[in-house]
Amino acid sequence: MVTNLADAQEGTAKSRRHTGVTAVIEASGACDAVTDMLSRVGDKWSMQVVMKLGEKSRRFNELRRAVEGISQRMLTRTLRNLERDGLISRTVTPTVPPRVDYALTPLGHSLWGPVMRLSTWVLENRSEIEASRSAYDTREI
Amino acid sequence: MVTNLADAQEGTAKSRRHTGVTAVIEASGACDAVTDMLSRVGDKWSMQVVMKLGEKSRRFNELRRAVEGISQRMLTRTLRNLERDGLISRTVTPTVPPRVDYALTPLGHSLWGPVMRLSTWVLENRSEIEASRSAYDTREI
DNA sequence: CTGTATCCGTGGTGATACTG
DNA sequence: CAGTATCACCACGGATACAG
Repeated sequence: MVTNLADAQEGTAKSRRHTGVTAVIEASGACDAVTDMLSRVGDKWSMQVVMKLGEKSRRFNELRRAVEGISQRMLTRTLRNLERDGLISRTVTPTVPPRVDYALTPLGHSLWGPVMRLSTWVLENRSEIEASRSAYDTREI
Repeated sequence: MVTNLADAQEGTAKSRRHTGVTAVIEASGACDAVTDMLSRVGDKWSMQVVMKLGEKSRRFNELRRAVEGISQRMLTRTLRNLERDGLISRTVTPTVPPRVDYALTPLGHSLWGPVMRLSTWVLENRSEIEASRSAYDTREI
């Protein structure tokens, strides 16, 4: 019996509320799509994997060591999600032991620019953010 | 008795793993900070609130109606997090009934650009992403 | 009007063990 | 080597009720 739905859905499609609506590219209708991809970008490991693959194509365990801190399970899930979105490609060489190479697709590469802008913003402003957090946390001890 | 830790922590500081390390702005050390802010940006409501406040300053319920779909609880939590990060300001006018105005800070405004680049990317590429997802989901029925 | 308190389901994440 | 299976923890988000 299945007690954990999250695990049961593992192999299936990720169901982040697709609107299905292709019309209305106007700010309101597309908001779902933007929020949706923002959470892909914002999840714990996706961008770290994309960054590492941005440098060069890598194999599974190579990536596992490169990302540091990621579990095998999470690496697999992250890779599958990115693959599903068309951001990375997965190439299997059926030898023994098997060899699987992951690489950024052109779409994946094109995401790199916008993400870097955001990263740059964070780097430039993180001391201000840290300061704000400290101030917020320490007032009214 | 407290049975739900998440709720118990509600009033306290958000503990998204601060490294505390202010050194090493090099790509590796700052990765945590970037991932951290990426998840703020990627959470379900933050950017929608920032967008709405980008248009103009708003009051609590005004915002509640503007965002659409957000619960009172989530709006409060989102606003508190954004305030803690220094992205929005909260101004209380102690009348009865109380009036609270929220507005973007300069820091909040500066985030708007990078986020828009990413949003634009999503809008430009979302059909390709949708197509990739469909292809992924329908193969090997 | 602007919140807080409480309860609860769902799902994201990690640890560990196992497989081809 | 590159995964899958299983279990368990707890954070996220919604519903509802209550308060200043």
